Amino acid sequence: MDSRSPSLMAGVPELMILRLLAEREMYGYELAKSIRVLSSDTLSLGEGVLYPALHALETRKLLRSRRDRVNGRVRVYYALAARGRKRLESLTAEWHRMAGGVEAVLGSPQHG
Amino acid sequence: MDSRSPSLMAGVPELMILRLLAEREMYGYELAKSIRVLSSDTLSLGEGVLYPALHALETRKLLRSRRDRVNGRVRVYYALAARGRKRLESLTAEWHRMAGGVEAVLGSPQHG
DNA sequence: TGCTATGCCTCGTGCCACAAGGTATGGAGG
DNA sequence: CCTCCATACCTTGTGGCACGAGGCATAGCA
Repeated sequence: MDSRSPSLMAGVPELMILRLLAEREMYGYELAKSIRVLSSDTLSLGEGVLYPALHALETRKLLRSRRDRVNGRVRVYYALAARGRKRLESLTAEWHRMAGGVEAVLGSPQHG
Repeated sequence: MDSRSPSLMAGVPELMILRLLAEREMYGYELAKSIRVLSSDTLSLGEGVLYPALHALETRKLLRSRRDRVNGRVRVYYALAARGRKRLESLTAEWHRMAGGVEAVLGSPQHG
């Protein structure tokens, strides 16, 4: 019933990925789990969001990737490139700006 | 250079509109201005976002509209319907949840 | 022999922000 | 009178992007 949700998630996957990779190299599955854990299950990136995002980020040269085989399973490790670090800074700033604006409107007159 | 911005604005226009109309009846142009002022120019809804959003919200019965003529100019005043108020509550909750999750990830280990 | 967890991937759908463009009135200044 | 700006509404097209559903393969456990 009125499940129409505008998602509110636009740009968030990119921001979360860049932020985590700023700490250390990680692979896709690991990223997805980390985001769930760190956000206390508030955020959850489906694989249909995560992998295309990673590929796009690499195409745009914000990430570099490296394939590795662990216990017979293939993992693709991603690391932040220089451009990715800059992008993280500007995206983070933009996020705080925007979130601040939203909070300002949400908590304005409060009751006429 | 790399102007590719994932917008981060998804769902925000709907939330802002519902929030302002919870205070009082307003017309489109007035809504756009109020959002700019309240957010200290951080948020700005273009008309290409605002008007389609208002029409969609009315179609979904979250808003009611009323036409009025003031100083020879036509204004369309919008008011929050009951469903709109409920929607505002759930969207606001969802916003806080999501924003909290993002902040949690942004400010996690901080340096390994 | 399943089942679950791990680990990667793609395709299709549809929402929605955004820019650009269009119409019209009223008032102020040259 | 004509121009410019603010007010006030609108639509159309484009493209980004989240999301669900689906598919493939290996390892380990019951």
